[in-house]
Amino acid sequence: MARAAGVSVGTVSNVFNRPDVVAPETRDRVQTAIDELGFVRNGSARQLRRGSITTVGALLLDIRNPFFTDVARGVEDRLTLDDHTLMLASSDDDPEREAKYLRLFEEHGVLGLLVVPTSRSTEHLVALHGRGVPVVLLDAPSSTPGMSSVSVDDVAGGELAAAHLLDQGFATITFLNGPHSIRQCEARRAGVDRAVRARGLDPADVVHEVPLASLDAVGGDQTLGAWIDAHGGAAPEAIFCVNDLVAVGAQRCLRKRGGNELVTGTAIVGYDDIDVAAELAQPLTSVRQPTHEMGYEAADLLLGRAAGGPVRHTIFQPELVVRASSLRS
Amino acid sequence: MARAAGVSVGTVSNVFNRPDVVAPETRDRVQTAIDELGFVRNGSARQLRRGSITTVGALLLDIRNPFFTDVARGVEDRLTLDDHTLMLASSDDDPEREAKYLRLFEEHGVLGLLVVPTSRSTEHLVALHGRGVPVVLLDAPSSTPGMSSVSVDDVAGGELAAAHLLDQGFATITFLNGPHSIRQCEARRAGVDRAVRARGLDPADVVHEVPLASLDAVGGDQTLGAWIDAHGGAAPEAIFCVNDLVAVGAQRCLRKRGGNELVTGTAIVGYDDIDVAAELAQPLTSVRQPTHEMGYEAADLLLGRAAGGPVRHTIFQPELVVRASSLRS
DNA sequence: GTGAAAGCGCTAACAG
DNA sequence: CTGTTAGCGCTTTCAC
Repeated sequence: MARAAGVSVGTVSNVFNRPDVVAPETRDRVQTAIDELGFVRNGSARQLRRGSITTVGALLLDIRNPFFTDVARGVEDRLTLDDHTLMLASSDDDPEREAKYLRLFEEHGVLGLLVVPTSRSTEHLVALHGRGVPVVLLDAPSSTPGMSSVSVDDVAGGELAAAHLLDQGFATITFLNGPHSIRQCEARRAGVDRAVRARGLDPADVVHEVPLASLDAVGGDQTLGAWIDAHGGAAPEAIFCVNDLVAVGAQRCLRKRGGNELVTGTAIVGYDDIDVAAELAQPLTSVRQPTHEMGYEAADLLLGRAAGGPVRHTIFQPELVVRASSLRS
Repeated sequence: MARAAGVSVGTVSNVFNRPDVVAPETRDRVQTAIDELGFVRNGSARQLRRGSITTVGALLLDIRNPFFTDVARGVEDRLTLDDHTLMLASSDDDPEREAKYLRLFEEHGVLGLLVVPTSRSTEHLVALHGRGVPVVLLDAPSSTPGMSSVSVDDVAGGELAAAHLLDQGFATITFLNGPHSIRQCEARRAGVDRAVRARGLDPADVVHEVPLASLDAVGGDQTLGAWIDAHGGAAPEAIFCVNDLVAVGAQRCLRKRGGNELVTGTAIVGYDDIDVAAELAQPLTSVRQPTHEMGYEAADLLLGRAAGGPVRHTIFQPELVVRASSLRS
């Protein structure tokens, strides 16, 4: 900065960091210069010298999924309390992108990281955490000592959904699911099986799992469409979608193919209970996850850890919200 | 790093930055040490020394609005081509938060910034831009020399929506709008008025603007509810919502109060054409904005600017997508 | 092909 | 109260 403001660098630094220690008139003079020149301290140099920082990074799977943005909102709300800031990035469930962003966040010395891990490889995360960057897993339980986590019991969620459909009297469940390499997908499937077995049935007879091309509306639409084509144009009687976006896509598919009757005649259960679930053509039965609280809790754990607090694993319980889409017509 | 890997710092640096200049065996030895120690270069020091960086920052208004996340997606898709990375933050239309994040991004020396400005104060932005951080305005036209922008003709959008409702034969339009301090809100209102005048009518007679508490579903629900209460329980004949989330809230309000008949009996037009608009109970007529392209174009302009390219102002045209919600029943 | 050394801009300790 | 100064960890000449 124009040290030509008449003072030394140390004084300018003091004006920024300990204004009270500078004589009022000097402070004013410096401040004026700062304003006039639009001087902004170099964050890199600053951080290089100090080490600490107030930014928290969050790495989500998909920025367009309301589930994640709701969680992010919870994170922000907690961070704001302590005047910390949040930077988001989305990995798209691509381990390479994940690694890239983790490195980036680490290089920039974030205070800590909230991560929804891609697939299952938590190796980089463990390493990262070992290197002293506090990491809190989001939407995934942690098995690494010292690493806190916030998750939802996905097995229970899958069970809730399947039990509901079975209780409605459906004999089969078509499960539009993602790859089992994604923990949530695998766990929800396990829950489905548990519900089936609890009724003395065999999952092999009852559950027809169909792998999704992508975990969004387009994926749901296409995947269900292909299924219907492969089954002589008949739609499944009951569908469980691994998330609400997929369910929206499934409804879209049914509407395109058979109009509203087909939509109302097919039972659908989604997952996440996104904001618009209740407003859909067929109000969607869904498994609700406490998104905002998850984010809030995760941020809380992270700040706690960064301050030397305890490790904790919070597991939230999902909840079934029944609406018209799954009721026998 | 354990320079005790047997070499000097300079060599380690070379291994990272110009591997070809290091003897293969030395390189391997260093690489092994790097892997074993999980060494990560200090980004702050690195950037302090080099100046440049590959991260682009984007400051959006609301991370939970699909409009913005779709735009963000377009940004990411463009940045990925050049191997740049994106960091997001959301200002919540709070100038203070905006300023905070702008400073943060600047301090960390981002390559450039994509900003959806809050309210109208582009002052900090101009200053920032003047200081050499390329800024591209998103969803707002720029009047600052040297600053590119990507926006959509909101006046045309408002006109499209209002013209459609008037053409359907409605005599009045209830416009659930945000504060005019938000440029988009003001512009859409201007468009509405233009459509009204074009038909030889007086906006004062035709348009009833109701200010929203918040620009989301909760805001739409509450605001419309209050309006209905204030009008003896009667719903408006035709509603124009400043965005689709608000429209979803309006439908929710109508459903709560009068069931589906009330929803189907009230014309609603939204704005943004979010992904689920077609899947709602009343498929929503909406003004579509080319979100993905906007983001892509903005990122493209930014990278172009950063490389000394030209200033450009891209203005996209909105498009009306007619669905059941606005058709006379 | 590798090492030594000079800063990048800042903060914090210390002198004055 | 203010100035001086020593690094923070890295990249980058410049010798060797």
